[in-house]
Amino acid sequence: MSLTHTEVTAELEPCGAEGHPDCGIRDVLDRIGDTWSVLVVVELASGPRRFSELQRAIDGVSQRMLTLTLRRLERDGLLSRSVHPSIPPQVTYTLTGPGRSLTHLVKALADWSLAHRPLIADARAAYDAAHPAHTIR
Amino acid sequence: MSLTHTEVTAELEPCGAEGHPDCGIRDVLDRIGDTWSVLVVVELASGPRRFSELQRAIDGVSQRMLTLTLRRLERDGLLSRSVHPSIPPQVTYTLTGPGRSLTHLVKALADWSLAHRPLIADARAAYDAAHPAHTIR
DNA sequence: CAGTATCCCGCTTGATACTG
DNA sequence: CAGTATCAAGCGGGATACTG
Repeated sequence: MSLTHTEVTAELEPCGAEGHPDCGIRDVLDRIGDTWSVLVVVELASGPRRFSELQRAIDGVSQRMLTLTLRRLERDGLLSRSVHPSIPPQVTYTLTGPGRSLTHLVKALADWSLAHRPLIADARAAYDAAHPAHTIR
Repeated sequence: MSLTHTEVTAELEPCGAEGHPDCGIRDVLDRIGDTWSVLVVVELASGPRRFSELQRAIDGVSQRMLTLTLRRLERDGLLSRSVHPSIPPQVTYTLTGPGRSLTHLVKALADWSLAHRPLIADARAAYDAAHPAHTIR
């Protein structure tokens, strides 16, 4: 059942060109391509979290960026925000249906990355060795 | 065989946190999360292309950004650059094995986007209606 | 606790001009 | 044709301070 040595390239419609329909790729990337969105999704994949829990779980995120990221994901309907009125206030974030479906995509991203990381590292090392002091990087 | 109404969230290891291993998600996004890389990959998915063909196919890309994008993808071993010495010069770009495997990921991105675009559009409209003149957007 | 409000910096991108 | 070089702009993101 192996497809080794056959053409396994996915059939992708051309897009981004003038006459072609928008394939939607830029759409997703505009949504999750930023620094923090995926990390929030990953964290929420294992269950609802409070604001402070997210901030502790996601290393390096600032209060400002966590707020902005959560707002954007909420606006797109990928997570829901529920306020439990109390003192101090308590706010919980939960992935919605669409948000949970995103976790599969993120899983695919992570899998691909882990599978190809060594190869890419080697390729980089080779390139950098062959092109000393080049402008790229 | 349907899994409807069950938990279909992908099991994702927490990552980005302190004690946790790097799940690699940021890695992929740093590689293809930029404005032009995926579009180049999509275009090359249907076969080798010359520099000028890519520039015509990808609407809006500048000479500078196309060069930078191609160099980065080449450095990571996702495409190969072959120069046919002639006047005028002729340079062809081709996806490598790892590069072709990327097309599957990109396909998944496009599929997810197309499937959820209407829902997300509705969610946005609803949010914007409920939060008039908010800072987000 | 869970934000909002400012200020500011750097990196990515864009525009333009030049070349083997 | 396929680049490189240079300059300028815009936006994402960080640091800090303040509040219901």
